[in-house]
Amino acid sequence: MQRTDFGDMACSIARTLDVMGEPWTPLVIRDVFVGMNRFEQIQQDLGISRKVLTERLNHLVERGILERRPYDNRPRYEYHLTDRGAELFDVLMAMVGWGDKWLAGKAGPPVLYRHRACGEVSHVDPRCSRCGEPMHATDIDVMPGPGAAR
Amino acid sequence: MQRTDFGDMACSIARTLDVMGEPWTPLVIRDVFVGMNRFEQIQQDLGISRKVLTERLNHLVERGILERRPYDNRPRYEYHLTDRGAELFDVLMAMVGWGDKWLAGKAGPPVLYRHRACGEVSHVDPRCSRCGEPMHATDIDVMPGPGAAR
DNA sequence: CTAGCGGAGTTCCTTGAGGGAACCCCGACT
DNA sequence: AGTCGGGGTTCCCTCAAGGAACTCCGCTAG
Repeated sequence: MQRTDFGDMACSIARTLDVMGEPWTPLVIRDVFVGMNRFEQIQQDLGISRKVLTERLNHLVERGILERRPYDNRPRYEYHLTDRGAELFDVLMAMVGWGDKWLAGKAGPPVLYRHRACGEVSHVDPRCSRCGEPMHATDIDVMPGPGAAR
Repeated sequence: MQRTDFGDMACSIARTLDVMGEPWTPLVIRDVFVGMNRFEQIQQDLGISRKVLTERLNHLVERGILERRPYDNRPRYEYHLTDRGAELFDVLMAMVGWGDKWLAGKAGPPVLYRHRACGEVSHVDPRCSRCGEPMHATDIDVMPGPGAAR
């Protein structure tokens, strides 16, 4: 398919896609996050082809999103999120927020997320890191930054 | 390639991916957001194949993310974000946050985002919609919701 | 000791999506 | 009448996703 490489673009969206933008990858990260750490579990849960799963897991390990740990003295491995991997989950939570709002229908959200700090079922609310007010597309101006392209 | 359909899964991440998970789609949305509303502009900016761009634009219009507007009495069209499309940008901002933090390197972020409400260059901070405290992967418990699978 | 099992891949074949270039349509200008 | 330019459509080629079969290798049961 000779897919275009997004990693070289001067855009953090493109670069992030280079890490987690391939089909299945976000779902693999979700599975690992909810405690499905082994190859067979993930493969059966998603119904993904074993070949593609191997590829995705290796890619994520290479990029430092997942860590591969032996869990037996047999050659058995578990995959766990690294710190940067866990932070990627912020992106998935944003997807959950949008999907719950626009695609869940009247059945309601398929999965609930409880915020441990306050104990409430909740969702993420993107806020400005400076002033703490809501920060959405319509509240934003875009400007070139220091790492902008040549 | 007979890609698996994510839209039917009982998971808001998968459903959101069904809308914006294909290659190029997030970058198309970004381009439209920053004011590149026409086919030729987007095609040249991204270097995407015209065929794929047509497909992606149609898909996004069908899903109600983009709106196709004539802008001349010639057959010319512009694409604009709908409300639900603009809200999808929350997901892209989460990608920007992660990419800026982990992939920008010492050159710094390629693009800056200014929060119009406070005037500061900033980034999004995911917070709990209930208590307002930070909400990350490590602060969350996952539970089945009303729309869970069969 | 051999047979079988189960986790974790690897190999191989088929199908179809992405890349890329060429082509088409159509209203407007010259 | 000819050309331009936006917005696609068509065609061919390559390579990635699906899916099934196969491999490897330590453990365990007979």
